[in-house]
Amino acid sequence: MVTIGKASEQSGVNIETIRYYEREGVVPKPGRSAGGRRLYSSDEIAKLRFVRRCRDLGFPISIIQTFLSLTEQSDRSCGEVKAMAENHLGQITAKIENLVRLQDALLSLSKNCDDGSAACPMLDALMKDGFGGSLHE
Amino acid sequence: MVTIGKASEQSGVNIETIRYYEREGVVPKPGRSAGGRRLYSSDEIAKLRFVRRCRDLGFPISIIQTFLSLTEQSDRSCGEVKAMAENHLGQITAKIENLVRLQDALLSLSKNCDDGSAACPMLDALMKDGFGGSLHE
DNA sequence: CTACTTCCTGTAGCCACTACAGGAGCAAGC
DNA sequence: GCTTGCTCCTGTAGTGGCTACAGGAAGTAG
Repeated sequence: MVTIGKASEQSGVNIETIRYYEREGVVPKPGRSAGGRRLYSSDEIAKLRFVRRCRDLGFPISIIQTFLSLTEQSDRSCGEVKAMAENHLGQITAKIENLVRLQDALLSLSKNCDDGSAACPMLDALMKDGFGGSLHE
Repeated sequence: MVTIGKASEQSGVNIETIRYYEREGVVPKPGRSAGGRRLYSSDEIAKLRFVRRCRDLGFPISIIQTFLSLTEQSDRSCGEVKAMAENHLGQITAKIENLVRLQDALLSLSKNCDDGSAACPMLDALMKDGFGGSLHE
């Protein structure tokens, strides 16, 4: 049993974030010492690490809560997990596509911009009426 | 001179967002009608459209404010704009790289997941100690 | 006993909006 | 003139996922 500082080190989750997760009910409330300090078991630390890894993978908290409740069951219902992961993958792919389009737009806009010139073609292009708003997802 | 609804249509900026921009000082406060309604000139609408386009390109509000003050000057100081655009491009590129790495990680995790199986290799992998936390930017 | 570190609670801030609630202005039809 | 229905007004609170305090208490080392 360790206090929050060590739990933070071992899980890679910031102290404030651990308390936030507890407030939000993402992870269960840990036990307390006589003096009122939170005490974490290695199981609870593993849970925090799991949450961090899922966050690193870009999963939203709501999905991670579902994951956590699925890991509680002996029957892990892999199909559900896979479906959620693939849904998430789709979102990531869409994000990448958007960003690439955005990258192209920015590149072509800034390409015309020569250092030292007085008027800026990029700002001009953004101010003019002709430029479409077709960058939405 | 048009009221906020038309200004929203013509600029592509949501009504609530226009009022938010005004509160935050992103765009100057427009004039008002006798009855207290906001009245927008075509110049002000152009400014809103400019802000939207920059937002579509992913620029944060703070940068857009700099852009707006630069467009006010006759000397557009293109070098500054280009530098900021390239900085932003770098950030987009970094984001794309991160997302692609994340995509790979998720793909390889969910690949092992067969529908209908009882235990989920993906959740298992995320719970185990060996899995590194090397997805951070 | 003192100094230092870690921890506690509670609240506010970040970004860029979005979503109300509750009321007022305004145009068209009767 | 009066009603209906639309647009607009202000002000506040919520979103997601934290992060950053302030002000105090607990624990530890010398």
